[in-house]
Amino acid sequence: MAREQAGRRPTVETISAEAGVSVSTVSRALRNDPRISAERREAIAAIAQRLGYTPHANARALVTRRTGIVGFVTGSRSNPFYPQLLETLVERARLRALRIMPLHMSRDPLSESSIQALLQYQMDGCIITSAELSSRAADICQANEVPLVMVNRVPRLHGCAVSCNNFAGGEMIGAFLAAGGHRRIAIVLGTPNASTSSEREAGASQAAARAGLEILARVAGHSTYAGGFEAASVLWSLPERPDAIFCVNDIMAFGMMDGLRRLGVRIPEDVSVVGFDDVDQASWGAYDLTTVAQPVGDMVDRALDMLDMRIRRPGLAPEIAYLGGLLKVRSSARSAPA
Amino acid sequence: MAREQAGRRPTVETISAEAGVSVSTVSRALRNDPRISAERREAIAAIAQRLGYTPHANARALVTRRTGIVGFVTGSRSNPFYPQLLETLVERARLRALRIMPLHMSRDPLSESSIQALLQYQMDGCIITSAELSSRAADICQANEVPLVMVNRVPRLHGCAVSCNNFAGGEMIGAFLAAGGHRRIAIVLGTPNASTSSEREAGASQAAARAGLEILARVAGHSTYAGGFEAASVLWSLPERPDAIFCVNDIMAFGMMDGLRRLGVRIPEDVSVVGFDDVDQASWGAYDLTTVAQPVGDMVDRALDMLDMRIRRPGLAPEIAYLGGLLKVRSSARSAPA
DNA sequence: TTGAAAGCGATACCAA
DNA sequence: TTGGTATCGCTTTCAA
Repeated sequence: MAREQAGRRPTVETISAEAGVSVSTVSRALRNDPRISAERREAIAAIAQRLGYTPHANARALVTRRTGIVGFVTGSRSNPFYPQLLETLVERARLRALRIMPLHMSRDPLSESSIQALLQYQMDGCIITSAELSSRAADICQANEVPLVMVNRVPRLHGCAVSCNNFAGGEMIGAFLAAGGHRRIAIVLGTPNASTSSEREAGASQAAARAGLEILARVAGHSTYAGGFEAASVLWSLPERPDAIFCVNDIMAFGMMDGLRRLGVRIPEDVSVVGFDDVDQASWGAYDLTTVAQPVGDMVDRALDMLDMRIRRPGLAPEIAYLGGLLKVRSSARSAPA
Repeated sequence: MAREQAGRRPTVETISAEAGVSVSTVSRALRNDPRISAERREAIAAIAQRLGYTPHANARALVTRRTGIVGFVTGSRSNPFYPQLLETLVERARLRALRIMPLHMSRDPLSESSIQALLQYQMDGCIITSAELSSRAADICQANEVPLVMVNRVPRLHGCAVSCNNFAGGEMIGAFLAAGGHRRIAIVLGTPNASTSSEREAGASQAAARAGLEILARVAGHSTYAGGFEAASVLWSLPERPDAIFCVNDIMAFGMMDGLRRLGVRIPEDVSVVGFDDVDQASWGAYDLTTVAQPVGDMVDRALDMLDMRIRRPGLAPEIAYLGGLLKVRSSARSAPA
């Protein structure tokens, strides 16, 4: 029975009283249940509109067991790729009536409270895109049957994943550098054990090998600006200097370019530098970085597709998608003469 | 009565059955209600632990009318200040058992569905930090009595706000440039009507005036990289060229520097460039930008304080806090000889 | 200190 | 097509 609650938001009950129908009917009408006659539905919609009614997601979630919330675990914004991914995700999710809740956004270890939130808020699914943090969160998801999609990360055992075709992207880079007449290619690796890093490196190495080139050196860059910056000194003090440097992601390439210039090295005259990701800064004048653009929009849509399907049909077999990247030729690397 | 639900997460009822006490007791024990005896509480905690119990936030929210969710409205990541703010916010909020839900993260107009989400999910509060979007969201919050704090934005009528002391920061910049012997200062403005932009500009102008200088020119930069880049040509084709350029935020300063260099202008030999924000890229080698660092961590904490208090005590009077910024002297501008 | 029971706001089953 | 009612998981009076 409806106790009149002053100053509270209207509920289905408020509407049902107003319309002189049951709450079931109101609920159905509001969700466009075909069983409700058109005129009644319109009448109810009008009342809802007039009252400024908005359904309470919590109450609904309690019975439907669907919250419409998707958790998101990511690395720090110090790699601009992550904010770009998040921004795209929030926007694309909205179009599917899904909301993103960032659980973690830093290099710190995943805190227990972040994990708890995933369960407490009964999130419908989770998207993970940080190499370091994935295992822990993945375990929790699996144990609690929360659909999970990894982005830019190969699932450990089984699970869903969407990723740029890193190997193919690496190959593009390798082939591009070889075609540009480079003979001494060095590679700066990212986060240790990250699949993105090793796949891109493998692709580039293979393409180089195909052109009869061996990789001159492989050094660590830790997927940070500082790592790339420091790698510059390391590579430039090698007995044989590289004529091309492939940083497996853009953020390291920026550090590399700044590090090299600090040493007086000219880019691309003395050495070509290429990256991977095509974040915003790659097209900035200071870098104008040749790189491989990840198809972020498509990746996000694909990830949401996978998630959506598994939210609807739990237990669906895991699936992995590789989406092709696009080589962006800019001025940080010498190209083959046209 | 507890119907045995296979494969479902344990609830207070599961625990109550296991412990042989009522659900009320379980609920109280789990929340450390002092009325429950220590031994009983421990026993219940142990069972909860063993069962892997986690409270359902939705169910709890339904009765307590508190969700622990704070909405966040922000501009696009193309200004790196926003991701930095978000990252800090997520982390600091976690420490207070609050979760952040991004409602909007782009330059697009605020969509109706984003607004709806604020109400549907019964968010406890909202933090807004985009100049363009604030009015709309602020109205909704006010109408629905959702506590709101604006960050880096002066509230229109009344409302809470936390902001860097933009005027003082602008003054630091103006004084610094004057002390460095600059005589012809130009200012690149950001988003039209944004308080941050006009306050910083006013501060710098005033400090310049105090040093007997008039601002040479004021041009639009739209708070984007491209805007800064284009402003470079505008300023450099002025009959009298500036010897210092203050971009009211870093993102425009990056565009400015790249634009100037494109024109063959040397920084800081030909012209000094300074910014405001101290985003990550400001310390990158390519820019090494002199700027004012916003105290992001403190700002976020302060904003959460304000929100927290108003969630607890609705109707608390609005409050505004200005936090001091810190001048970061780097090499993009000539300094006064020591 | 503990328990029984009434909600919170919505959905969904079962009848009519 | 519609209504009555149980239910989702938890908190919170009100009694004991």
